Amino acid sequence: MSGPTAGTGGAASREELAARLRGAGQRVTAQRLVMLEALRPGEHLSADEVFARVEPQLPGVCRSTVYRTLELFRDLGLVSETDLGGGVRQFEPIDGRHHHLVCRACGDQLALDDIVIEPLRQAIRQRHGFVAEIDHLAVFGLCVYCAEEARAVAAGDDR
Amino acid sequence: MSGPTAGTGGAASREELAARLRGAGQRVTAQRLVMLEALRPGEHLSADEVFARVEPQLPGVCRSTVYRTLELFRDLGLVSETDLGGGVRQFEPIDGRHHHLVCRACGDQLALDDIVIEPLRQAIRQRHGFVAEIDHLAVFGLCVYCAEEARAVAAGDDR
DNA sequence: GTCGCTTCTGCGACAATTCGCAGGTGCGAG
DNA sequence: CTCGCACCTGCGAATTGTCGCAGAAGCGAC
Repeated sequence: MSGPTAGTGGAASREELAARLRGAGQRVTAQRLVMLEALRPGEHLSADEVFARVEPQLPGVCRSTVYRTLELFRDLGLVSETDLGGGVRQFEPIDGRHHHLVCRACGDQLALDDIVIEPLRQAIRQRHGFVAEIDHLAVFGLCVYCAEEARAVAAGDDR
Repeated sequence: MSGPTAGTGGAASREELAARLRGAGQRVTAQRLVMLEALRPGEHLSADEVFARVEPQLPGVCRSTVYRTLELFRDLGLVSETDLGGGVRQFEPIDGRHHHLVCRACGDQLALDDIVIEPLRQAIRQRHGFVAEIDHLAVFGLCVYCAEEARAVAAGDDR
């Protein structure tokens, strides 16, 4: 994928990021601009994958910087950080909010629409005045099939 | 606390755990019994703290075992695993469900009652048949004060 | 009580993430 | 344009968490 990265093709432009950083009293650096462009909506990337992707353009960049910048972006609300349970955290630019249901038994993943989360956000807001940033939630549990199986086992039907 | 650990004093007794393990086709071992007793309701412990606590009673126990057993307990629904954002996961026996609101700006933590979460659990159940195990959720965001401050800054009131 | 199968555990290696520090650099002040 | 401070970055080391394997141990069968 070495095609022309061509122009301003992206949801978040360099200038938007620069403005965002300035507004937060942060500095605009090459590392941050490159890292922002390495992230594309709809892709879940591990910190290591981000590292691999930006390294060619940032000779000598180290993992610490990747982690720190990702953390910064997250605090700025630009990317979401999610633990899907595989020992590696996933990062993704926030485009549209979406969530996951992860089955603890079979590992299957289902998509969960943000509509289901919105009421929770509002309830928290009303009760505590707390502004919840739930952009990419992973809910663990049992899927329909595994839940039924577990129920059968619990009932003593051990086969 | 080297006092008499005296008898059956605890929410989960050894026998309950033994039965639970057997029911799930798991084996009852000394490590598991000791680890269960090391966890006390209301305390958030890191894996390392659990390790330190059980080591005196289990000479030669290693970290892998602690992690594996904690994972097992979690899958059995005995303990909850939560990332409070400090780079270390916290474990706690599930006594009553409770949750946390963690402010990204000032680090303050508020308690969140399970009543607020229950509707979400039901919505997920109805929509997807998925049984969500939300026992100890950490919701990140901005507390009342920091949210107001952020609003002021965003409005250009940069002081 | 003994045997044997299967599951657990300890161990060591490895991968993922965080931390402290010294030097480099953005950016506002003058 | 230059100066200087504070923030960023790269580096290396320390932590935290995961994995595969060989031996130990639990538990049901006999």
